[in-house]
Amino acid sequence: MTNPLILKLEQRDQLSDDEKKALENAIARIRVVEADEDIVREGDRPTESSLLLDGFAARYKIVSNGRRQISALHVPGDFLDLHSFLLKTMDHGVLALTTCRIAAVPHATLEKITDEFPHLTRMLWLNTLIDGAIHREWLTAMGRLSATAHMAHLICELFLRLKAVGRAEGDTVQLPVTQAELGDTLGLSTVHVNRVLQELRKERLIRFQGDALTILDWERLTKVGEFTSTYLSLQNEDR
Amino acid sequence: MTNPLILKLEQRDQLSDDEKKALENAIARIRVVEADEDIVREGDRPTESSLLLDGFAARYKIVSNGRRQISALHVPGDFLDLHSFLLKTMDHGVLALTTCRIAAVPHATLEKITDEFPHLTRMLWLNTLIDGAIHREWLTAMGRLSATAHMAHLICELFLRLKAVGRAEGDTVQLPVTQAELGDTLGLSTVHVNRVLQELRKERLIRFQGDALTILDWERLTKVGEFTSTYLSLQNEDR
DNA sequence: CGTAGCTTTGAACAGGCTCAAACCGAGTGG
DNA sequence: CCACTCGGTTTGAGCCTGTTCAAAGCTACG
Repeated sequence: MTNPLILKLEQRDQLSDDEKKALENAIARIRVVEADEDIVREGDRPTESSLLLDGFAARYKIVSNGRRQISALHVPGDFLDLHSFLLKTMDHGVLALTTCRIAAVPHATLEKITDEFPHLTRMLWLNTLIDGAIHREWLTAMGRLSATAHMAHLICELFLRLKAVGRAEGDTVQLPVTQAELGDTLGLSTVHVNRVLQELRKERLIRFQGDALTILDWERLTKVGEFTSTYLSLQNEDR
Repeated sequence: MTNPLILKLEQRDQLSDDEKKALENAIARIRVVEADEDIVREGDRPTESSLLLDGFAARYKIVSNGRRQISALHVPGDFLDLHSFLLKTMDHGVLALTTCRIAAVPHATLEKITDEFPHLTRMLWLNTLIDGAIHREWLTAMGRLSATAHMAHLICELFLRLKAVGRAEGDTVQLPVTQAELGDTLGLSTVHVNRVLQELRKERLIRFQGDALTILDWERLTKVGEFTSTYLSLQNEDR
């Protein structure tokens, strides 16, 4: 299967053959991390960045009373800690939500890319900028939307992101994420996540049984979640 | 006065004279924006990025019922929309909270920098990565801290960021931000912001009269806000 | 001296939380 | 093949943090 990162980047701009080759060659090794294991820990100073090839992962922080906040949910094609290339010290941990297949890209290789491939460098930079745009969107949803709207918003986003890397079958995606994990993502309690999901089901906006999430009414779901996809930068442009 | 962006970047890594000159030369013009005016609007496709030389600015989004969420507060030396260089379309507006002096850096010049100055490119990239780290921290504070802790956290952050660009006098900084704006930043109502500030004052953690914010007890304030500064990347390292 | 914008106060209300227990389904061992 | 266990989901009831609405108090400025 082709590298899902290339799939992701090519959706935003053309990549030359040399650039694609450079990306493929950047992968030093591939490893598998089991569900519920840490991929990177807060405070680590990685010498390579992890690219998620398969599976689901989450960035998270723990606060004093043991509560957890998830600041990013990752799907195949996402870099989990590309920012550690320049930030050096991890300000959060990264957790495997399912079994994950992960490609390691050495920081030394990334540095070489920035020396030799300006456009590819911009594309990697773009990748981290999209992370930032998602963070801003989450901040807005968290601060100013109701729990139900926030959940609807997250579902819209995940559906589009999964679709963009070819992980949707029609209106259905596999979303192997527990209600507790959703709660930690949205800043809600597990109990309330459950009630909110029931509401979305009752309104016939989604079906969500087991891991299978089906969008029943995209139109209304985006309306409830006040969702527009601009921030995901799904447009192909010269960058 | 020297360019506060250079001050900011030199705190994180050495810059060569050529790099500094390239940064200085990147400024095409300087303009002044009055308080409460938009610097960039959501949906805009800027051809230059705005560097804040003086004043305070905020990134914000408006949601359907007219409520506003501020996703970033900016101090001198911050790029307000460096990300528009690669994201192309603004996913949020940027507002001047006070009179702002702003340097315009054309995207064409940024592209040239990425072609010719790999290390400077990494430093600009780093700049956007720090924005992202702050977003994550805010997400955590918003989702999992009490209103009081969240406010304490924000105050700690702003104090350090202002200090880092030489805008602190001892334990005091000028923070010309209204309680309504703080509310939109923290995702709280203005009324509650007021009560939370009173609590921090009563606890003798801060003084905040007019625009002057004084830290009375840094130790306890960081404890209340569960604040550690790692995410601000204030360390000088090879990047 | 008046006004406009910001801060402060009070009181009722509500959205989401906590605690506790039941339920459910898939895998596991006897 | 059935009982058991474990992780996750669902339900109920009371509570608490932060909201809303409305009005009064400040303060800087013209």
